[in-house]
Amino acid sequence: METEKPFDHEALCRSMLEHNSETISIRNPEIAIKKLTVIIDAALRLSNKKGFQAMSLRDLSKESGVSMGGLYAYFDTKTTLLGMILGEVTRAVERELSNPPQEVAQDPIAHLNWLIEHHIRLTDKMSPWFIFAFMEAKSFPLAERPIATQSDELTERYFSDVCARGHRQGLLRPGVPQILPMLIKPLIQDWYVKRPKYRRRGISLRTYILSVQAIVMAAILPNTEALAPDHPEVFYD
Amino acid sequence: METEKPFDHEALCRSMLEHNSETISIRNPEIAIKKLTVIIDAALRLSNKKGFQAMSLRDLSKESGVSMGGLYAYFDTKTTLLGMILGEVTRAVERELSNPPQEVAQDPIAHLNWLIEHHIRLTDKMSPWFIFAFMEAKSFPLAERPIATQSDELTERYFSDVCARGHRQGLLRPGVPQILPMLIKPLIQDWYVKRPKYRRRGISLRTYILSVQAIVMAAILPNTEALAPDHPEVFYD
DNA sequence: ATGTCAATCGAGCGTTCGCTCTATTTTTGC
DNA sequence: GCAAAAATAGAGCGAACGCTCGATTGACAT
Repeated sequence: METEKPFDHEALCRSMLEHNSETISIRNPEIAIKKLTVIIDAALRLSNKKGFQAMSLRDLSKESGVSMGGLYAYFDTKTTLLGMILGEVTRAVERELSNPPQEVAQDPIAHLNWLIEHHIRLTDKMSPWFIFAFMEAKSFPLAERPIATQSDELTERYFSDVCARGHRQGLLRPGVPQILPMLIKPLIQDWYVKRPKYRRRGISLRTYILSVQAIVMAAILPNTEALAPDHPEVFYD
Repeated sequence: METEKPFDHEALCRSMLEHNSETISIRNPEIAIKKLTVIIDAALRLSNKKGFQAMSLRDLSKESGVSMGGLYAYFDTKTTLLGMILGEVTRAVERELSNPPQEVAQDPIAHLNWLIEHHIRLTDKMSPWFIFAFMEAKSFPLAERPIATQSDELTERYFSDVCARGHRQGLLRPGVPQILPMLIKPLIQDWYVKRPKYRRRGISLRTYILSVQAIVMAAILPNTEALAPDHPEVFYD
């Protein structure tokens, strides 16, 4: 059984509070974190159901149990609320993926597999957040659009760097498509974007991770033996 | 140079008119098609810039040059307009991908490569439509949500069927991930979803198609020689 | 008890939304 | 050339929007 509860929701809101202290007018941090958690929780629930634009602040007020005025103690604009959530997603990616264990960091192939596994696990634990980021990044006003896309670019840089390193060390087969690092992200995203589909077909998180790793390895390794044959449940029959 | 003009925009709107004749109150088909083309063109432009929800009908009126009352001669509800566009995307996929040439249909591997190539080319020619479908399918009211997701499911069935056929004929390596057919769609989508990125890096449509085919082939074929080595521009150095 | 200030509330403001409806212009059939 | 019909325009309607702000409550130091 995979985790069902949201990932350390309160800790994320604590970080959120720290990074937005100037727009949040509540003094008492304990109160602020608790209430922020309730608000963000409701915001993710409503947004992922009907879209951020379609979620009115009256909806959010009713769903969270916080009054209109109360909401505006935590953000000065609906767009600010959007940005707060997106920013927290970016921070989570950076926190979880920028420091691989040392034994992994030395081997580009192991590093790549580690990135794939931990990125998928992170998005699984924080799936409402990532679904939100995936769906709503575009509705950010053009002026501040970079904030919305920086998480995407950060992820891709991780994959590009490790592929380039593997290539330099001669570990990759000649003829690996140049754009492969760009395509790992969409492979990973499908887990949370189309999660109901995978649940319906009884595909576990573990199976998904192994499958994505297998596909990427098949694309970059010189021989095909590297396809994890010790996990038979991943494959046909 | 790739095609820059939208793909037979008027023909798509003609089909649209035929399939929505009961909600369109204009009698003269010539007038209807011409004006519908203008309206849909403007709707795609605005939606893909700010999102469908954020596009007001006054925006659409101004951008298309058609008055408020005029717009409502072509749809009775904003949601109907959304559905008209999504329906046309589904029809295009079905029309273009359901009839492969006979020599291709007999060989599952060739068929799969044909599907990948033609799906990417179709989404390239109709990119504003597919971007729209990708971004706005979720904002369809829950009651009629199936209309929004059926294009996705149709595409996946094409890939699943041909993979299953290849597997039955023993053409695939044992150990091909069961979920591979589901992951081809996201690989294909990245071309139009993140099109500016690929343009910025000078990656051509042809290169993209060959790369996706190479990745999929590497994942399913018994040996790796099948990686198109006769297209050196696809690969690292 | 009382004064202080942080926290909370929700009615109200101005604006914009989706949509309608009548008046007007353009096209058509004879 | 002129009714009848089709096509178009845009002001107007009620509702809902993002957001504000004065009133009210609660917690705590003195």
